Amino acid sequence: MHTGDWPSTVEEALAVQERLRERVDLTDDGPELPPTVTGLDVAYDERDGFAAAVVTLETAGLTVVEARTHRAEAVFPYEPGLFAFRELPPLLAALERLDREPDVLVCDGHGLAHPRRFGLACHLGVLTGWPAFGVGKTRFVGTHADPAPARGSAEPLVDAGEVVGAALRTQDGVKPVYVSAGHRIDLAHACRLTLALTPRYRLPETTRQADRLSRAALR
DNA sequence: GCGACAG
DNA sequence: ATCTTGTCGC
Repeated sequence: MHTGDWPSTVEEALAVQERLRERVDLTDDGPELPPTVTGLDVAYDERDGFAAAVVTLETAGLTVVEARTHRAEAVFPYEPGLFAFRELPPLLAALERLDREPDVLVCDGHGLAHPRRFGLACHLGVLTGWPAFGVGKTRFVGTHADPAPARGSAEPLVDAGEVVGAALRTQDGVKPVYVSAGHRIDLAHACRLTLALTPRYRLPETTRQADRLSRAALR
């Protein structure tokens, strides 16, 4: 993998982010539900090493089509707002090992729901060219009303006067997840797809599978 | 000035 | 992210 031109300071990362942000494409010409969905996640060890995992599922039955992992050392510290510079290298390496090209990437983090509107999902989408969106477990930016208790209820996530995502209830009476568009997919489709991926649990089956696999790859 | 701050 | 026991509920 190429990590030679990878930013090593906060200033450099901010500059890269600002440049790539202009390449985000928010149009959505994809189908209501893509044939497959690819989830990504990273697990860390007690030091600076981690394992990235990507898992492609058939959207209809949520069965595994393909799964790949990649182990690496961290090349960038965790910095709120610059999260992608830490996890992107191993994730891209794992993605390159897939035989089948993803239809859409489901990221463990945010897309537009980011201080500069360029979270991990946007970054991943721009670099790969594939549709991508984010499903975060906790809020990063913005405020929202509490969604109704029923699964499927949602409230807009607003930051600085603009809707950057949605707080979506994926299970009755359970804390909502934060969905935001990343690249080549709109918020409505991202929310519908997220609901298709959460028939039983709060988090998408894609991230659950990728989380499981990345932890296993760590040992 | 005082918190908040994806994973 | 990760460190961790018990506990409540289906």
